Amino acid sequence: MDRYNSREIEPKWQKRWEESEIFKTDVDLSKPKYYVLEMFPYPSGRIHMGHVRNYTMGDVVARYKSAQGFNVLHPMGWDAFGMPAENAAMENKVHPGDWTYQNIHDMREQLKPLGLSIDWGREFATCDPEYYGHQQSMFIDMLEAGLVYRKNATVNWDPIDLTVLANEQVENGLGWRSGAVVERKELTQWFFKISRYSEDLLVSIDKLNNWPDKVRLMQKNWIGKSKGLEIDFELQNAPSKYTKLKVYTTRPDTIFGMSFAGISADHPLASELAKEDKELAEFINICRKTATTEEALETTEKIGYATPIRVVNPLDKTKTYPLYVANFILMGYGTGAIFGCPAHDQRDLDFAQKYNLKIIPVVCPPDINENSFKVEKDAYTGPGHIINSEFLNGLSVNEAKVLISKTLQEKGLGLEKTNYRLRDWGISRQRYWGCPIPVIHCPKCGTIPEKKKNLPIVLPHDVNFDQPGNPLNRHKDWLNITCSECGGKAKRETDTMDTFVDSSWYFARFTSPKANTPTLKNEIDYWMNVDQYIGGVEHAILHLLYSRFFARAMQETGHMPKKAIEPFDALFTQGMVCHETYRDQGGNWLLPNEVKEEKKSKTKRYFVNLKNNSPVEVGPSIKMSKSKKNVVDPTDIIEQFGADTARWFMMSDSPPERDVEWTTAGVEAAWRHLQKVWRISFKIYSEGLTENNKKEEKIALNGEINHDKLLRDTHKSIDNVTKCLENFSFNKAIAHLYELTNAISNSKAKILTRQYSIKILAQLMQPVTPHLSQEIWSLYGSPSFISSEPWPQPITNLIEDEDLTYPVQVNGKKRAEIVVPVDLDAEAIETKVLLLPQIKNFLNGSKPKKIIIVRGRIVNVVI
RNA sequence: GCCCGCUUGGUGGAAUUGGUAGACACAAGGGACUUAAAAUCCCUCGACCUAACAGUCGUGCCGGUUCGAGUCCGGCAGCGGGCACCA
Repeated sequence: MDRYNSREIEPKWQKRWEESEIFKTDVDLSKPKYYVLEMFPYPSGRIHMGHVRNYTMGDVVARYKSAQGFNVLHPMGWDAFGMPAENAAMENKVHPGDWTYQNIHDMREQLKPLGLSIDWGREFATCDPEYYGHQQSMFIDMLEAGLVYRKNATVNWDPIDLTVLANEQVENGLGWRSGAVVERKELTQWFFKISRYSEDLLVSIDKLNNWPDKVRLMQKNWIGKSKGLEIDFELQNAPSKYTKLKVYTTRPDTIFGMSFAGISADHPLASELAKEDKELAEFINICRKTATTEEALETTEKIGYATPIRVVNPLDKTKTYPLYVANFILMGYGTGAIFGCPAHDQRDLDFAQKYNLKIIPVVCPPDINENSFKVEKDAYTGPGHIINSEFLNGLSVNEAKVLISKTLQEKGLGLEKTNYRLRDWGISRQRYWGCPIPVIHCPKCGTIPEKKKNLPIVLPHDVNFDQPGNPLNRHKDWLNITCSECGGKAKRETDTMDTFVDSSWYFARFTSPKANTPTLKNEIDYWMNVDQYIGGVEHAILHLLYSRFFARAMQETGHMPKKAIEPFDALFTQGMVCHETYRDQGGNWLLPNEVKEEKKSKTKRYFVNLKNNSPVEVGPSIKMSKSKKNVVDPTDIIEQFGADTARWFMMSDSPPERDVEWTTAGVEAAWRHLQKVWRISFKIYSEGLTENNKKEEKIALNGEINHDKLLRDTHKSIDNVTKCLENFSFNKAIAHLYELTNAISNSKAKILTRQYSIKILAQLMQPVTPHLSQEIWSLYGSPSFISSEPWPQPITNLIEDEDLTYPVQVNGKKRAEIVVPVDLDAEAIETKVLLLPQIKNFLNGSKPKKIIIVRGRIVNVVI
C-alpha cells in the first residue's frame, strides 16, 4: 500500500463521481454562480497535449471556485462542422457525419480519464440538428432585424474542385488540394451586418478589463477606426455620368501636396473607362490576378494606369492632376479613390517616383528649415507645420486638418466621415458539412426565409463526394421543394454557414442545452456571463469578435440578456505545448519515443535512434505538431503516469500564458513528487495508528517550536496557494505546494499537526490532482468527496510572524541581516543596526549620512 | 514596412511591482542505504577569488534617474507574435 497506483485509483474515483452526479449543475438561486468555459474542441479524433493543458486549467478554476462555494457551470461540447470531415469523406469514403460522431465518441473516451469536473449532461455537438436548427431560427430573426443581407462579393474559387477556398487554403496562388490556379469570382453571398456595431465593438473593448491587453489591442486594430474627410473632386474629360470623384482621406491637411489621384481597379469609373479602353481592361485584369498570390503580395510593386481624366483641385481650380487606376487602392475601403500626396505617404511616394510625379512637401518637421526640407526616400508622416499650402501655411497638422475640413464643408465639397477597417462578415460557404442557411429561392416570392415551423432544415444524409463541388447542389430531393409561402416550385439555398457561426453562441446554448428555443430566459439570466473563458490566442480576433457580435445580435433579437452584451467577463489565453524535435541523419523526423538519450553532460545532450543506435540530431523545442513528429499522446501519458501527473506537470513550471515545454524528465519529476505526497500521507497516517506514548513523548521533546512552525507553514501555504489560484499563477501555486510538502516531510511536529497539514495539502492540491487528493482524503477516513469540501481558510494570526528579518544595506549593498520584533519602532531599529559589527566596520567610527528604514522591507545605511 | 511583446544560472522559471536577485523545480556532481540495481534520503550547484571567513562581478548591450534598478526613463541589439498596401 505504499505505492500509489493511478491505474486503479483514478478510474475508481471517476466512476464514483459519475455515479454520484457531483458535477451536474442546475440553477440554484441560493448560491453565487460561476461559469468557467474552455474553448470547445474540434473533433479531430485524438486529443492532444494542448487540450490537456487547456482543459486542466479550466478544471483547476472550476474545482477551486466550487470549493469556494460557487455553483459552477463547466460544460463541454464539440465544434463539429468543418472541412476536415469533408476531406475525410473524399479520402476514405466515409460520411462526414459518421466520421464526426465517431471522432466525438473517441475523443470523449480520451478526455474522460483526465478526471475533469464537467457536467457531461450538457454536452452537444454543433452538427446536432437540435443545435443548428436553433441557429437557423436565429438566422431568420436576424434577417428580419436587418442584421443579415446578401450581396456580391469576390471569393477565391478553385475551378477544379468547384469550391470556394478560404484564404489559408490558397498556397502561392494555387488551390491547396487541386493545385489549380485560384480565380477570383463574384458570387452572391450572405453577410452578417457586423458593421452595425463597429463603434460599439470598439469602445466596449475598454470595458474588458479582464482580457489580455494584447487581445484588446489586436481587436482594436482589426476594427481599425479612422476619422477623415470625403472630398469631392471635379473631373475633366470624364465620361458624362462621372462629373465628380469622391475621395476619402485622413490627411486633408496635405491637399496642396497632391500630385495625382487614384482609383481602385474595381471602381465603377474604372470599369466604365475599360469599356472603351482595351489596355485598361487588361491592366484591371492583372490587378485582380496579382492580388491573391502570396509572393506578389510581398513584392508587389505599385503600378498604375494613367487615364485621360484630369482631377481639379477643389480650392484652386487652376491646378489639375492626372487620374490613375492603381493596384494598391482597395475598393472595399473608403470610397475606393484617393488623392496622392507623395511627400507624406509612403505608398504615394513609391508610386510618384515610379511615374515621375511631383513631390511637394507640405509638412515641415520641427527644427528643420523649411527651405531646405526635402522628401526623398522616406515619406514624412510626423508632426510639423504646414508649408507650400496657401492659407494653411504656418498651422500645425492638427490645426490645418480642422481648418481645411471646415472650409471644404462650408463650400459643400467635403464631408467628415469615420471609416472602419472592419467589414461585414461573409458567412456563405459552398460546402456540405455546415449549417444550412434556412432560405428559399422562389421565382414568385423571391429569396425568403424558411418558416420557423419547418426548422431544422436538416442536411440530407445520402450524399457522396465522388464528384467535385457541393453535393447539396446535386441532391434533387433536398434541393427542389415547394415554396412555404406560395406553394409553388422553389429551391433551397445550398450555401451553408461559416463554422465560426456555430462557435459564436455555443456558450449561450450551454446554459440550456435541451431547450426548445435557442436559449431560455431564466437559465441564461442566471448563468451568463461566462466568468472565465480560456483558450488559445489564435482566436484573439475572429472567434472572439464574432462572439461579441453575436451577443449583440442575440440581444437585439431577444435571445440574450442585456447584461451579456459582452459575454466573456474574463479571458485567459494559454500558451502552446512544445517539445524538442528529433531528426535522423537522413533528415527524417522521429517521434520522441523513437529516440533515447545516450549521455549527458552539463551543457550538451546526445540522442540516438532506438532502432539502430545511429545518432539523432536534437532540434529546438517548438509547438507539438504531427508533421514534425514532436508529439506525445496524452492517452499514453495517462496510461503510464496517470492523469494527475499529466495535470500536475502541465500546471507546474511554466506560467500558463506562456508556452510550456513537455519533457520526459519533467513528467517523471511530477510523477515522483505525487508518489512522495502519497508516501508521506501514508506514513503519517500509519504513524497515527501505531502511535505510542514513548514516541509521542520523544517528539514532544523536540519542542513546541517545530509544532508551531508546521502549523504556520501550513496556513501560509493556504494563503499563498489561494492567492496564486486567484491570479491564474498555477506554476507559483505549485511551487508553494512543493514547499508545503517539504515542510511536512521534514517536520517533527506532533502527529496530529502533521495529519492536519496533510489533509490541508490534499485540499490545496485537489484542483490539480483530484484523484490523489481524494484518495488521501478517503485514507484519512473522510466519507465525503474532497471536491465538495469548502476551501480551507488561513488563520490570520498564524500567517503573521512575530519577528521580522531586515536585510541591512550599506549604500545599497546588503552587508548584514537583523532580526527584530515586528512592531519595533524605527528609532530602535536604527540603534540596533548601528551596533551591528559589520556596519560598525563600514562606518569606521564616523556617522552615517542617512539611514533609510522601509517598514517591513529593508534598512539602508548611507555613508 | 507598421504595431505589440519578450530577453534573469547548464534548463524551466521566481522576485510581494523600486527594497536580500536566482524561490520552487529540472539537469549535473558528490555521499548514505543496498551483495547489486531500482526506489528513497542527505549535501553541493551564477561567475571570479579564497584553505576558510570575507570580498569582487553579475538580470541582452550602452547611458540616465534614485539612498537603492531585473523592475522606472532614453538609445541600441537579438528573439517572438499580430497585420498586410485601410488612404
